Amino acid sequence: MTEDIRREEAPGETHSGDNAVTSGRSSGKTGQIRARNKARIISAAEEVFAAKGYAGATTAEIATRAGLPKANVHYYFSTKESVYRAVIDNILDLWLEPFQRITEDDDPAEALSTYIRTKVMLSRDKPLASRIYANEIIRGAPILADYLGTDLREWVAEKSEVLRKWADKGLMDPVEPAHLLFLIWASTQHYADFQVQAKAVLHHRDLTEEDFETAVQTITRVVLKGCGVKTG
Amino acid sequence: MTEDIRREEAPGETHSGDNAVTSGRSSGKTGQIRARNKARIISAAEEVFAAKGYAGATTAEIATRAGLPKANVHYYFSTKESVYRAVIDNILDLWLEPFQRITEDDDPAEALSTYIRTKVMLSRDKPLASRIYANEIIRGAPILADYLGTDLREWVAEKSEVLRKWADKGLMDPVEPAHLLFLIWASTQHYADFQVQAKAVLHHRDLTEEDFETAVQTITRVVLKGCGVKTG
DNA sequence: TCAAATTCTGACCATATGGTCAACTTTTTT
DNA sequence: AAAAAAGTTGACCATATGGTCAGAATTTGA
Repeated sequence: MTEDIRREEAPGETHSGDNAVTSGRSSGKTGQIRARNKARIISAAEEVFAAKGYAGATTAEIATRAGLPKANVHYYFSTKESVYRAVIDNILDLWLEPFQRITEDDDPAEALSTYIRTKVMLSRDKPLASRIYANEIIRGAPILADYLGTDLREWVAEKSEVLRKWADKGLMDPVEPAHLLFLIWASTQHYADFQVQAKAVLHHRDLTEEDFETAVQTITRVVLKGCGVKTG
Repeated sequence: MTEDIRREEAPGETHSGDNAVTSGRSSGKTGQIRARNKARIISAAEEVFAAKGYAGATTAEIATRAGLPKANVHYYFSTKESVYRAVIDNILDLWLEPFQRITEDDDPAEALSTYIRTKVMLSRDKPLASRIYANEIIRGAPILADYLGTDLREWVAEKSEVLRKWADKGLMDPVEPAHLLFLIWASTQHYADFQVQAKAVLHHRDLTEEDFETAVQTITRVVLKGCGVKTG
């Protein structure tokens, strides 16, 4: 947005993005009302942002889902955007953590299999997070532009180096690392983002545990065999 | 939306969804104003819906992009939703056409390679269409539920049969057909939908012809080798 | 117990938005 | 040429929405 004239922050709210659920008066006992309500608001916001997108989500609906009056939501989060940023912050931690500790000394077959499985199960367990992320990227990443150009870019550079080293050792084919990661992200997140399409095509019912397991098996076998990954 | 009390339609507008650009008075000469304006509105709407999503798109912005007053947009399309449906109708034709004429008599290596290439180049040439479709699915496919449960479901059933026959003939591994199609759709559409992420990770510049070509090569090799596709 | 701090919230506000309408202009048809 | 049809559009309307505020209620700490 244009020139951002800062307005008075909601209690516990900072511009640094540190909208952690707990802050305010020190001590374990205090701040519990705040912590509980912020958690409820964020949880409700996740549902609404995932289902309606940023523009389609209303603070009234978020409040209703949180079981609070709208003015109370604004008491904790100064703007709709600050609620959204808090939601997005929670999501990013989920995104880089898998595959984070992978090194060239790991077995590629095991590392890639585990990564794919973890990503598919994240789609199963956290479909809302995936959809919110997808919505954010599709609309041009207005909030996440910095993150993409720094944290994510560095993360991909690091993991690309690991993939290259595996190829150098003859443990897998020299496939373009970044494009391989795109393929893994896209195919695994598909089960969250395009879930309504997958269920229509498969059997008109909610995806089952077996569906997700088949997804893991299919993606894993295509990627491992497709990349000529040697099993240890 | 709830009980849909039909309102008077805009000229040339029908409930059947047939909002083709040309209609009205017969003859080549008449209706040219209508055809031109509807095309401009649809083109402008594609840009706005792709960038902002359904809820974030405004009829005022669509009108501005089309170079027309807002009331004129409503002259041709009774509601924002009818503009959206016209846009979506255009997109669906793009979606099933590739791979449409594939049969078990085709060479799987060639058929799959061509399909993947066509899909990646659709992402390159029609990213807006892909993003609008993705937005629609992610928000639960309110407009496309019927299409998913009929046309798309049947299309996948047909192509799954072809993939099974190839496997029966030993031309490829017996991979779960629908899940393989999900993998191909997800990984190829990724270059349109998550384009801002891909460019941030790759080189902070618009994706180049080489990027798309690398995408084709990577996805094709992983899929063909990963599925044990025999080349003719 | 009481003061201070925090939380709560109904009412309100300014702006945005989808859509309508009447009157005018232009185009097409008779 | 004139009537009919189509196209145009500024002004307007009703509703939706993000956000504010003052006062009350509750909680916390001294």
